[in-house]
Amino acid sequence: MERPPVYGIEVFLTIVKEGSLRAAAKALGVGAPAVSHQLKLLEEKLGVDLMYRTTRSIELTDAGRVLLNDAAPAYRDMTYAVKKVQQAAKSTKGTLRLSLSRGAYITAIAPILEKFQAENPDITLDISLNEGLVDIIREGIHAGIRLGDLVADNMVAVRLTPPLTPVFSATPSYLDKFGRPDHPRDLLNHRSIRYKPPTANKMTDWNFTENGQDKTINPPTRLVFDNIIGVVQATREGHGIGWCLQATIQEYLDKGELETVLDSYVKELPPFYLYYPVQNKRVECLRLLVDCLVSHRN
Amino acid sequence: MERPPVYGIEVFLTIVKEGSLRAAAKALGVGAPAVSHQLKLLEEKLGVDLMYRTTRSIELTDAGRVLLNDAAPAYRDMTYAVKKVQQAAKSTKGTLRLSLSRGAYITAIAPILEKFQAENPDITLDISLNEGLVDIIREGIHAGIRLGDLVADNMVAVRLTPPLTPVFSATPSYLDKFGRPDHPRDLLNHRSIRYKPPTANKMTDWNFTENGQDKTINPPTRLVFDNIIGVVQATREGHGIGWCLQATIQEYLDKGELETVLDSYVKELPPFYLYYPVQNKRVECLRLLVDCLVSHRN
DNA sequence: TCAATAGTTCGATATTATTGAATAATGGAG
DNA sequence: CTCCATTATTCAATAATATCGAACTATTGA
Repeated sequence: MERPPVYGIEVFLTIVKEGSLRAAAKALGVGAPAVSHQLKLLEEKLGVDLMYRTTRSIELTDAGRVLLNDAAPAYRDMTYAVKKVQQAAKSTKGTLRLSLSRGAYITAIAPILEKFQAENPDITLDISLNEGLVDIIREGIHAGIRLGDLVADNMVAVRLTPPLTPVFSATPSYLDKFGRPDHPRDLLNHRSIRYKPPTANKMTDWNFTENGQDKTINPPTRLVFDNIIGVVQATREGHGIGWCLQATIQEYLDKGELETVLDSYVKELPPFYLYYPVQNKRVECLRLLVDCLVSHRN
Repeated sequence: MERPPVYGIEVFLTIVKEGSLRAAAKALGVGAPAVSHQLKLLEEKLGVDLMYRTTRSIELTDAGRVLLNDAAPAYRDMTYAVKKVQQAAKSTKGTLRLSLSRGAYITAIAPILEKFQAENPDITLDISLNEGLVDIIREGIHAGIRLGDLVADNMVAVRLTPPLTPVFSATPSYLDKFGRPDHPRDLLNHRSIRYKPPTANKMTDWNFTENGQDKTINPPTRLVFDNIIGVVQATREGHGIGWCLQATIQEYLDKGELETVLDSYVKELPPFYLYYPVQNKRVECLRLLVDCLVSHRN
């Protein structure tokens, strides 16, 4: 025999448990002939008879007793395993592993973090911060957050924010020295501090919009970071004009440490999206997080 | 869920074990679509997805990992249980429980006992000696031996001996004193030593045959035993004419201690039959015993 | 001995599983 | 970067299994 005839065993164990074939039939929700047939089938497959049966009573044969002893616990374990899986899926306890960039953390997660933790005391958020794209399946991560909804179509994408406003900024002293650009083409006379995603092998383009038309300007560059924090740091140190999300440097803008330029030419970025494999659609913890994020969005 | 969807789990575990859906299909001996379908069905029943799947690889979800951890051992145990049952049935080791009368033991078992034990060193014979009929199923006994083939039709009956010859016997001194009967009717002037089976509530009739016609004679009786040994003992003590199987008193006949009478009127008894529930037909130990008994019969 | 009950048989039917061919999607090789 | 080999999936048709209902058989207790 290759595969154990598990359905037959199921029926067999039920008969033993219920004490009679008819009772087993009722317990299984089928008719008596079905049970009778299944038992016979099992015996045929095993090559041994399992029960002495008269019309009035049933009694185990030696083989039946052996099967009962060994298969019953195994079957019970299997039932238990199934239950556990179902409960685990519906549970509001556990760890939710997320992968997101620093910008996504600041923009999307930080604002709801306290509320979420308060509402879901049994959920641990295991947040992996990194700028590049990661294979969230291979890394065992439940969900990621990234810009844009261009995700593989076996992924579910949930918009978390409105379209984002990036800013070009520099220190007032830098701008005093080199001048405040009025038009994107003015940037060609400036030093730019650029960002290159760790996964890409080229810098992110600087895109502008003028009268509904998009333009790309790549000003002279002597500083490139694969990390937005590096870009911000260098910008604050007055090394040139840097690009980042407005939220990232809001505090420095408020304090007057940094100043934005070319605001009217800035091209909006796509919003942040949370994305996760369709397979995680029914993970209750994740559903709770999505609920929280979406309700905050509105 | 009432019953665990075990077939689905079977498929799931195979996929994990084989590493891909196609490999699992080959291992299970079915096509790939079947496996795909079964997996999906299982996920539907559980209400959770178990695997992230791309066309190139599969990866377990959290739920899948839980199921694997818990169900795999249970499934292995189940496979093992089935194997054990089959091996136990085919095994030539073990205990064979028999129920038989003393006469059956002497006539049928004793002559083959040594040979059988020598040929089957791993089989223990657990012999329960009693004269009455026992419910061999309820007593957990594999087979019984009794006179005649009038057994329930869910029993298998195997003839072990030729028809048996009973004898009427007494001591020579008794016969010298009371005369040797020439015809059954002469018994009415004798003392009879009778046998009453423990299960019956009347003595066994003394039957004779004359010119192809059967007759029953019940001579005066002042001694009744529910045990053939008792009958023999009393006969040897000269209390009257006793009835028993010839084999039982062969040694006394040889020594001249006892003498038979009315030999030409004796009616043959049906042979000894071994009988057992059809359910034991495939118990290997029993098959070996039957083989040994039958080969000795010829 | 009879009535009640429990298991079985049998043919018909309903349900499930599987197939085969077409389609879609992934990841590595050139 | 594109193509190709490989893999999963879909869908409809078919095969295989399981179940049902009714008639039947056999056992047990009244």
